[in-house]
This record gives sequence, C-alpha cells and structure tokens, in this order.
Amino acid sequence: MNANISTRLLYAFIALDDLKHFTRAAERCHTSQSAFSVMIQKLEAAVGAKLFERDTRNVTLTPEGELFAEVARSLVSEIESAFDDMSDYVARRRGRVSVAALPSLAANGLPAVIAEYKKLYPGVAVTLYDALSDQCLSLLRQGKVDLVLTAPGANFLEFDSKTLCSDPFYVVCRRDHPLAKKRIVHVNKLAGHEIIHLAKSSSVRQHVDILLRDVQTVHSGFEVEHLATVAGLVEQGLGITLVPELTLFQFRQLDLVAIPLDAKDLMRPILIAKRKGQSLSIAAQAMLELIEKQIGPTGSRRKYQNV
Amino acid sequence: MNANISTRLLYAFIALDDLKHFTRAAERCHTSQSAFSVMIQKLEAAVGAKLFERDTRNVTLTPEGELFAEVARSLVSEIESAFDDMSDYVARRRGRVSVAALPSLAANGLPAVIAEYKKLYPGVAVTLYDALSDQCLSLLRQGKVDLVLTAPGANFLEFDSKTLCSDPFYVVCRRDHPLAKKRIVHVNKLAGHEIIHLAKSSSVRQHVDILLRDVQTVHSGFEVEHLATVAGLVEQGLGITLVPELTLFQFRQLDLVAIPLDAKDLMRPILIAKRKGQSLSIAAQAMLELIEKQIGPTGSRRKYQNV
DNA sequence: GTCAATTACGTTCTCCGTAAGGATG
DNA sequence: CATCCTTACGGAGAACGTAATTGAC
Repeated sequence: MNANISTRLLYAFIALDDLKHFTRAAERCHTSQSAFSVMIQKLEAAVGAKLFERDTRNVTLTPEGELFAEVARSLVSEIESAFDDMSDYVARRRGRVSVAALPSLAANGLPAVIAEYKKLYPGVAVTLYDALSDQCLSLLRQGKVDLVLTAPGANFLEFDSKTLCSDPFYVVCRRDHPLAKKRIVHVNKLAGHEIIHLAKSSSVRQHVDILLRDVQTVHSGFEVEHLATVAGLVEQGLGITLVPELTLFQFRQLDLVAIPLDAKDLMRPILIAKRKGQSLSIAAQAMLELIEKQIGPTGSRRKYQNV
Repeated sequence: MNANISTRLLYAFIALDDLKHFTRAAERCHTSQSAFSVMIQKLEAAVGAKLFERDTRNVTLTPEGELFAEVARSLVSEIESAFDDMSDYVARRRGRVSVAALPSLAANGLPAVIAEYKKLYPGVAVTLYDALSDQCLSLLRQGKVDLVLTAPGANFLEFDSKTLCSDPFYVVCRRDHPLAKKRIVHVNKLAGHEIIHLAKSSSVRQHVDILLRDVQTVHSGFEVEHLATVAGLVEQGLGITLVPELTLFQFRQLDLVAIPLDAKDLMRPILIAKRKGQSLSIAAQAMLELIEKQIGPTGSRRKYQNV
C-alpha cells in the first residue's frame, strides 16, 4: 500500500462517487474514460482495497469505498481550503505588514502610502510604529516589523537596506528674521546666529552637527526633545533652527519661514531596511514596492517646500 | 495556481523544512538532489509562492513557507491517519460484521466459527442475530446484516446465495422406543408412529411434510413453536419427532436417541446469503470464507451424530 | 577552493488517448 | 444489440539521474 496519492485521484474518486458513471465522471475530470478507469484502479491499488463495485451497468461503492468516501471528501475540502488560504495570502487578499518609521516619516510620508496600500489590498492588516531609529531597528531585529524607515545610524550592515530618498535641510526662522527673505541660504551665512538644537541623541542633531562643523554659530542653550518645542521656541524669536524637509510639517500653522539650505552634499538619507537573509512576505514586498514608488528619490523637495 | 499536489511533494516540503538542506532532504525522500530541487520548484509553482529562501549555504522558510508548513504538516497527518484507518480495515484490524442465522445454526455451528474469527481478527466487531428465516432475510434486505445463514424459502433469487451444507434428518425418540435400537431408519418405517410436529411455519416442518408425504404417520396433535418443547414431549413418551441434525443439540442432556434417517436425497440445505450486487466488506468476506471452511458441505454428519 | 543548490541533457517511465475487447441486460 | 467498463498499444510528455554550472563563504 503506497500512500502516494495526488489530488487528481481524489477528485476522480469523488466524481465517480457522485455520478456513479465512469464516462460522465471522466468528462467532469476532463480526461478520457479509459484514463479515468486506470486512475480509479490506481487509487484502489494505493488504498489497498476495491472501492467500487462495478459491472457494465452499475457502479456502486464497496463498504471500503464508503469509508473512503468520507475520508476523501474531507481531505479534499481540507486541501482546498488550505490552498484557498494560501492563495489569499499570495494575492494579498489577506496578510499582515508591520512598518516602523521615524516619527517624521510616520507622520509625513507614510500615511499616504498606507492609505494607497489599504486601497489596493484592503484585506491586509497594516501596523505602523512610530519610534526613534534605535527602537525601530530593535523592532526589526525582533521580527516585530517587516520594514523600517529611518535615517542611517551605526551598524546598518546588520540589515538589508536601501536609500529611499535624501532629506535636505532647511533653515527655519521667523518671518521678521534677517534670513527670512532669502531664497536659499548657504551654511556659512549661519555664522553668528543663535541655533535651537534638538537633543544630541537625535539623528537630526547628528547631521546638523556635521553641517555646522566649520561654521561659528551661537548655541541658544536649548536642546529639546521634540520638534514642536523647537517650533515654539523659534516662533518666540529665541533662535533659528535647522531641520530636514520631512520634519517641516511640525512648523506649519506657525508664522515661520523655511529656507532651503545650500548644502546639497549634506542631506539626511532616508533608508528602508529589512532583515538580512530573510525574505519579505508577499504583503510586505508589496508595501516595500509602494513605498519605493511613492517616497522615491525624486520629487520630495518640491512637495514639502512650502511650510 | 494548480492545486494538483501529490503527497510526495508534501513529504518533500516537510523533509526540507525539517532538515533545511536539499541534499539530505533528498536522501530522506529517496531521490536525487536534482530531482528534489525540481520537486520543490514544482510545489512552489503549485502554491504560487516561493516557499524557501535559499542560497548555496542556507535554506530558510519564507513567510509564505511558514504558513504553508502548518498547512502541509496538518494535511500530511490527516492523510496518514486516514490511510492508516483504511489500512486497518483492509487488514481486518478494525471493522464490523453482522451475521443473522437460524437459531439452530446460531447456537450450534456458528459460535465456533465466530470464536475462531475473533481469534484471527480481534479488532473486528461481530454481531450475531438469531432469528427465523424470514426475519433473517429481512435484516439482510435492510442492510442490517452482511450475511445470513438459513434454510431456503421462497424468493431466494433476490439474494446471492450458496449452499453451505445439507442438514440430514434424524428420528428422535426415547431409549425405550422400538426404533431406538436401529442404526438407521428408513422413512417407511415411520408409518404408524406418532409424530410431534413443529409449527407449520417453520422451515423444518416444511421439510418434514415433504419427507412424510407418502408415509402414513399418526399426528400426535402437538404443533409447537420451540424445539425444547418438542424435546420435552418426546421425553415424556408422547411421540417421536423428525429434526435436522443441526437442531439435535436441543435434545442433548435428555435420555433420548437420535437415529439417522435414510433419506439422503431429502435433506435440509443450509444456505449462506448476501445482498445481490453488493460486495461484502473485507471483514465480512473473511467471515464468509471462514464459515464456508468450517461449515462446509463435508463432515457435519459425523460431528453431531451422538446426541 | 569547497560545498551546495540550480540548470542541462539524455534516458526512462508514466500517463494519456485511440481503439479493440468483453460483459451485461 | 446497445451500453459501458476494461485492456492493449503506441506516442507524448514528465520525471529522474548524471554531470556541468553557478554562487556563496
């Protein structure tokens, strides 16, 4: 008794059980009647028992056939539902994607992408974490998220990553500030100005420090955690600040001006990362592709220029 | 996505999931590694998704692969248990046989057969009905029993039947009866004797009437239902009786003598019958064969001669 | 350079369909 | 004699194994 059954045999059996007629059952199975006859014989050999009592007139189940009929029908339905299930995942009718992103990206670029994604694949559950870079990467390491959008820190070799876009820096100041009228500001022009900083741990600050390495600016004494705080401080005229484009939304509503910084070579790269050597689920792959398409390397400056 | 999967593919998948190594998994599946590689590709095509992430060093499941792993393992275990189940039936380790028989056969020949059967196939449940011929056949018609052991009545063409043995008639009388000393009695010698009869509806009586068609016997006036009653009456010297060999056990214990009747051509045939055009279960087939072997046409006279 | 999966390719074998055979009512 | 399952047989396609190739460490 060799249990190497294919689903075709099970379908053949069920067809014959339903129709009790070789010729018609063969038709249902899209095969010739002789081939069908052989298939039934094969199945009987595999099972080790005669399953149908047949002469040229009648086809009936043997007692073992009746037993097998239950088995076969339940197996087929299990197989079908299993495959339907798989097919749902493959077709992204079901599934799950988890993305972690820096708050700036989570608030700014991603919602549109996620909205589009949900429109395309309404059955897929999308989870979004907004967290600082380290936390994002920790989530990725733990397998809690499929994708991470962040600015590069140390140890990026641990992951498969790809630059999505480069986030250029802007000077943000009050409308009545001397710089406010400029169309573009060179880094050197920042000398002597009071700068409101973010905390040293932030990735933005690290870039700013590099930008201002050779410029003699004045430290305002403020090192705050949140951009909203920075915005408040700037609005009160306590200084100006340097932030990447993707965070400019934090300064909207206020009477502030954002001026592109002329330091094209020193932009904050935005990376998308996934676990190394581990492939993405089909749902996650689709998310990755959509993110790459929508937050590609092109066109981001234009979009967010007006604060 | 074509769901025509064979169990071999599932086993291949599971082997690779277990071993994470094509070469070793191929060995477990008794196939070459190249064939195995193709099998996995086939499975992936059938499922419609890449199931393993592999390079020459590492083999890991993709997210879809993990999903499929659950599916595959559960399917395989279902298939295996289903086939094991069938195989139990085929090997008569499990099953059910129901037999209906005339009380004389149920009490006499069958218990030994059933005991032997239970010894051979302890897992098969055996049910025995002892009933009169009509009831037996009714049970068979309803499908409540697989086999019937009875003496032929009308309408036996309705069933597939086969003569098992012929049940010769005996004269039963008291030890002090004139016939008691005979080694064999010819029908003619019964003339003038008082006969205790069974009811007209019994198959035994119908045969007796034929036997005695041309013999002038005296009717004792008794027409009773049960052989035990006949036995009691005979023991009290109220007459003699004619019964087939298989009922003689009813007269044991009593001080009676059974003498073979010299009427070889007029024996009660015992038939075994099953439903027409419906094959027996494997368990029932085995029972039929055992019955034929043990209650065959030979040797029955010897066995029951001494009352 | 070695180990391991994939691809190439020729052989074998299985499977299918046409057609003949045989049984049944 | 008509129906319809089984068997026979030849060809097409699939699967397999050997061996060459590619790729990773």
